[in-house]
Amino acid sequence: MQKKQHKTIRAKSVEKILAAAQGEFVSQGYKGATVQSIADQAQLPKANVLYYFKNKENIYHAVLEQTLNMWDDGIGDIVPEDGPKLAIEKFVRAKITMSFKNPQASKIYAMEIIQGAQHLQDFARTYQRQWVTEKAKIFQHWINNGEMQCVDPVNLIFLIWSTTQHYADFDNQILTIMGNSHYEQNDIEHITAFLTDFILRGCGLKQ
Amino acid sequence: MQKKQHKTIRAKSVEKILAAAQGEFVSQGYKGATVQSIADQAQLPKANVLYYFKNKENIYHAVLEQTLNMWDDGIGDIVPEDGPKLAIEKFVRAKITMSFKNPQASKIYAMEIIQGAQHLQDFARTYQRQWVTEKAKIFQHWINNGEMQCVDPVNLIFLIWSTTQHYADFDNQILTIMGNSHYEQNDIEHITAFLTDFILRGCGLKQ
DNA sequence: ATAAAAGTTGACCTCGTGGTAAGTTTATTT
DNA sequence: AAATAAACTTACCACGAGGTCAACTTTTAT
Repeated sequence: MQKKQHKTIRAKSVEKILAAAQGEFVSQGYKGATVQSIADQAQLPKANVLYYFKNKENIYHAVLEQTLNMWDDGIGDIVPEDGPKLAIEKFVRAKITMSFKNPQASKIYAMEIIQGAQHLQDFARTYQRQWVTEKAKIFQHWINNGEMQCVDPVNLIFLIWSTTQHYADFDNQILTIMGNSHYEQNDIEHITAFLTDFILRGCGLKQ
Repeated sequence: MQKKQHKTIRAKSVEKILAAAQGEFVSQGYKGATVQSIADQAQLPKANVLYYFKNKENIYHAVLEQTLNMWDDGIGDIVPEDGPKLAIEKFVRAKITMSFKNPQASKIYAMEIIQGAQHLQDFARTYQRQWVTEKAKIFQHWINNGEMQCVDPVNLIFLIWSTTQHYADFDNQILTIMGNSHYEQNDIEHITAFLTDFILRGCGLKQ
């Protein structure tokens, strides 16, 4: 109770709106999402939503920003000291955890990229580019030292991204095929084991 | 000239509309796509588009159906006779080829799944489920025979799907990071080699 | 206690878009 | 050549959704 009072009304409303907006944008797409529906899910009148965010685009931007921040925070870093095996294990685990913890964020991001990243700022793109080239260098170093198989580092990163995000983005398809309605803790552990195992072996770091 | 005259006017118009619609639905989403814009890109008046397809949803359904058919046709089959190595090679190659040949189709399908497969018929989902369990059995057979590493077949299929489709769905991101505006033949071959190599090694079928 | 700031809301306006109606032109059949 | 069907087109309508506004209430600072 006390804790909540510390939050300003603004912060609480904004939080509710963003949570509602995230779901709405995922299921309906940018244009398909309506401010009214976001308002309903947030249990606020439409005009109130528009009081906190001037317009629909601002809501979407806020959701995107939130998503990108989460991506940054949750991503386990790849550092030379860890060596290839530990680094890859950590990274894969971090990505999978994020995928299962907040699939919506992954979906928002995926849709944005698929549609051509129309709303994504330039800085977000160049930032990623730098991140990839930086980490690729570390992998290349390990390869040169003979610490891991000679696999293209950039494509390795893409492979890890795609395989880990897949379970969030395509959860619908996967759950249908697995015959479940949602992921159990079991599934998550099994998938994590499968992916780390497979990727390590692909990098020549196992058996 | 003669060839074109064989096609009825209807067939030609429908083709133009579907091609235009595919691009429009990818870049704008279902709700964001406008019949007017589809008509413009197809170089037809809006009313003419609605003459061939009763309404927008029908256009989308037609695009989806076309996409699913392509998915079916292009998919290299996995048969026991090939053995694990050849089968996986063939399958990966087939999927990559499709991804680079028609990325739009992959994107449409991806967005549909991400958004919850609201427009996808039940039969399409159960069909996939059957396909996966059937092919998983073949993999399991090879594993039991000691022809390949013990990796979970279903997740292996997911991994192949995700890695191959990734290059189509996220081409925007990937090209930005690679610093190109589009894929060259070189890139495609390099990616194909990387993926087949990595996946085969992951399955214990190399070195 | 009082003023200012922040929050809340129903009513309203405008514009874009899906879809229709009704008619004209072009192709096909007999 | 006439008649029938297919293809095409213009003008229009209805409606949903984004966004504004002004009145009102609550909260916060002095």
